[in-house]
Amino acid sequence: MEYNFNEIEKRWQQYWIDHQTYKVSIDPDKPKFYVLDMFPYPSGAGLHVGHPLGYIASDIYSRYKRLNGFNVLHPMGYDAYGLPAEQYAIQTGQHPAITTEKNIARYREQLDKIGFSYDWDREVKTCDPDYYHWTQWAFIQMFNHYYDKQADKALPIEQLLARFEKQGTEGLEAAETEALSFSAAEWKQKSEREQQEVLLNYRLAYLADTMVNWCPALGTVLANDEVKDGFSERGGHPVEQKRMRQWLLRVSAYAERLLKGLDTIDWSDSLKEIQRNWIGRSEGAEMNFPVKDSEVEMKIFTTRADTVFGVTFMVLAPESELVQQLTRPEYRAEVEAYLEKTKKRTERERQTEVKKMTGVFTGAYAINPLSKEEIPVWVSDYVLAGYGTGAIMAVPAHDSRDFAFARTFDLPIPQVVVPKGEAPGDTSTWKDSIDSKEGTMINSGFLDGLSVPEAIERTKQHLVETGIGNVKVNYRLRDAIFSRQRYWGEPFPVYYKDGLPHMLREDELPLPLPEVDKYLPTEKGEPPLARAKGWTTKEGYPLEVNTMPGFAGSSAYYLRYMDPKNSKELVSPEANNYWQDVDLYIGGTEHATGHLVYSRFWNKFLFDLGKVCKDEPFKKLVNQGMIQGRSNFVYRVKGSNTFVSLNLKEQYDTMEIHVDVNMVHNDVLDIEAFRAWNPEYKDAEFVLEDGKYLCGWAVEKMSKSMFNVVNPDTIVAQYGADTLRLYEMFLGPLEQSKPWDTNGIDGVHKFLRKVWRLFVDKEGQLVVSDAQATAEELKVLHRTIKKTSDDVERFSFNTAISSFMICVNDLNDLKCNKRAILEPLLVLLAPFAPHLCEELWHKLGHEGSICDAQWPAFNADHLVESSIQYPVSFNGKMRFKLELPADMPPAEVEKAVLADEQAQKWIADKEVKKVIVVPGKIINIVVAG
RNA sequence: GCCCGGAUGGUGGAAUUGGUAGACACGCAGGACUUAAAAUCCUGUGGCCAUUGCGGCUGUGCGGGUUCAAUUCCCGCUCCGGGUACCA
Repeated sequence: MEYNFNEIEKRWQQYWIDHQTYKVSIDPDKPKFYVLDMFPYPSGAGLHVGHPLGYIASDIYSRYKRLNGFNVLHPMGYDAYGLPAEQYAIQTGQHPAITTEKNIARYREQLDKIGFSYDWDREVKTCDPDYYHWTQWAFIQMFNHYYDKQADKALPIEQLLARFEKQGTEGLEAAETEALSFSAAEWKQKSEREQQEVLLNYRLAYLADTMVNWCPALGTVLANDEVKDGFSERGGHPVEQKRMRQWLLRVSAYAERLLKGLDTIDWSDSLKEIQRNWIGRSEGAEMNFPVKDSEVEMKIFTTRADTVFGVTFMVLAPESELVQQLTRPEYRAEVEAYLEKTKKRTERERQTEVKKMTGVFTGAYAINPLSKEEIPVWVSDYVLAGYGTGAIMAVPAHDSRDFAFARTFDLPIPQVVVPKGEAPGDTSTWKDSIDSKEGTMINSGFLDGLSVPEAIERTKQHLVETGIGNVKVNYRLRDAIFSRQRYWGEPFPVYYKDGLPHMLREDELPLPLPEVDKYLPTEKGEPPLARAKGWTTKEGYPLEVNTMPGFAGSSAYYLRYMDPKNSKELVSPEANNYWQDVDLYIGGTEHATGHLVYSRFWNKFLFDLGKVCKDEPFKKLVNQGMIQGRSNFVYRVKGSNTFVSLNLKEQYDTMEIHVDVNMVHNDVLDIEAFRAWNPEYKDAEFVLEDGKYLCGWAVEKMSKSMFNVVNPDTIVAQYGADTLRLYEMFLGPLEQSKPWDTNGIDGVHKFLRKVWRLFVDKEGQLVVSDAQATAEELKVLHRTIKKTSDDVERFSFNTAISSFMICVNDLNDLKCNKRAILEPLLVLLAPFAPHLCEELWHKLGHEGSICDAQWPAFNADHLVESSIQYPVSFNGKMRFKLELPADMPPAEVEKAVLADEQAQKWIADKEVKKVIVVPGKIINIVVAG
């Protein structure tokens, strides 16, 4: 009987459902292990073959851990809110909930066919009120907390209120939008409204007027990580800067902890590096520059305080408040014109015109606090309002932007750092600024002669002592804009009273998403929720009309899986204390600066509240590589309906046409399928080579338009789920990106058939014997146990599969069909090919699932060799092999090898300079002459 | 521009701490079985030279270096992929 994967897979998938094989619950007698996949957004296109790559890897690891005695939590769910369903709703009027449910059903169907060990009782959907209840709840908590830098954690806003009552801002160190200073008396004199405005300056979820990334085509704002090169990541629409009142999350309060936490978690270096860059910590100094004939001081941030003697001008960001204060009347018109002009420039233009410097002089002069020189103050959009203080000191000789600006407006460029081993140069001949990270200070007063690091320290010291400035750490990480002007998202648990935001009570949650007549903004330009009838509290106060962004629902889903049905809290302390954190998280790098920052922030906040027991949510994270598409081409002779095979195309004038890869096998075109594909090709003629039509190929993005999308269902129907699982893993290292290439899938399928035939003969009879295993057979088995255990531990699934193949080939050669060998082998293979192994496991007479078997123990005794085939090298080149006893001491080995006649041939009349013997490894003979 | 990662046969890839380069698989070529095909099995397969046998030379993107020994370590470069970008 042949290996009938269709029947086998159907049978065991049903068995697993019937026996609740993958249901898990808290079991204090077993160690826990939590394996998590990044949950998918259920798109209308369904899963393609790239999606399950990570799921298969995590599934193998989950099953492996279970076989090793762990209680494994391995859940799955859906990131169900998102733009595509809403865009579809706008076009068709179909409620996004319906679209989403349909897509989820399709995803589920596809996932089920692959044989995953998910506990579906724990499924979460972010659009489910029982789920977003806790998203809304967390938002309320953030609104009700502020970040205290002394305690280095979030504290209740009541504590801040009490403090203001008692001592105002005196001694307060808190994360804030802007630095405020008032006494207790001043606080008490403030009106309720004023007090609330002040509190928004501290709340971790707060309303503020900010410059946002406005995408007119989508009709909404976007977070920084949702914008790529001035275009929206979804849809590729242009994005512009706009000032709007929005909800924000004070992620920046956690910048330092987010950075430090990276050192405690097992993530890839590249991913950590991306996060470090995104957080962008830079240590520097804040310095105050007095302004001539003015009370105003310009505060600037610099990481290179040592170059202060090289400053020849100051630059303000156009949005800086100082622009109005400093601009001299006679320059006002010019400055206004410039501000007007820059406002019109989109983010996109600012980025593409990097080289072109624009700016305007304000007429004001600042005074260099160290050199006492007067220096002109300019305005230019190359300075960003959002970073540092929105004002800079320009050091044109050593900063390329400042240099370009100085050249454009003909400002002086004095050199203050001389690189090691060079003489001071003539800056008027320079094409660009010169690097100044290393070198010696010149033209810098009391800093002259010092090295750069010394000068930085000395200047900082000087600033602090004289009160001119202070040492300061800046972060690039911005607060996350949390409002979206969309329908299909979580409603905010917020209402407005006299224009001030208030939170719903916790017992009023969840606040369900209302129905609307259209999924479009109102005529007044308000978000879709403004269309909802009765969108007010019981008392009649209007509810917030914005909704939350995509990352809201994905920021704590891993916690909800621990206790998905709890209606009283996000996760019970019992469940959280047992499951703790995610031991292994598998997903793509594309979430490096979005989800993986926000969920770490969210988790740290909940940790501060004592709601979760771990500061970092994801202990180990493995990035799976992207699966690219592999397109196939046919070559049409221009102006005809004739197609020529790949290697003949040079003889004709042809054009390349994409063909659906699903009708190409091993680059050979299925001509009948091609003719049926499109009426245009019905009567196509073919010029073949060797009787076949060979297609060309290229690696491209996997997309419908390239006809290179391969669905897992197709592969499952053709080869079975076990083959798909094996092949996805066999393709190469998990972390590496690679094109999906079905060439080669026959190899793993053949392997599974070979496994089948070790157990079952042609008549379908079990041929397993109870005879005792030989030493040789045991060696094969234990070599495989060792190799596959090591490989699974380090996520090297492709090499694990190779070693299975070697093992099965060896057992075939040995004609081994002994239970003592085959049964442990089956357990090893079960995480990879669960259906086949379950079938054979039961054929062997077992009652329960192979999932509850025990991973075979490795016994090194079986691998001990009495002799070793030493490779013998001459000057590092391997020449022949020599079998010697394994325990022969190196001196004996040397003697033996020199006495060998093959060695003599190679030595001939040359002089033996040295013999290196690495016991058990290699012999190298160094000869000269 | 800056920061990461990568480059090995016709193809995907292996070589875990510097120790036999090319495991395993695809493809290809030849053969066995078969009326035939499919399936299965066997043999060969980096390149060049020699193939009468032994073999020999060369080879991990390029150029140097360290070492008895380098795909692996160091220096310089080329190309490819990813991240990021007026972040002071």
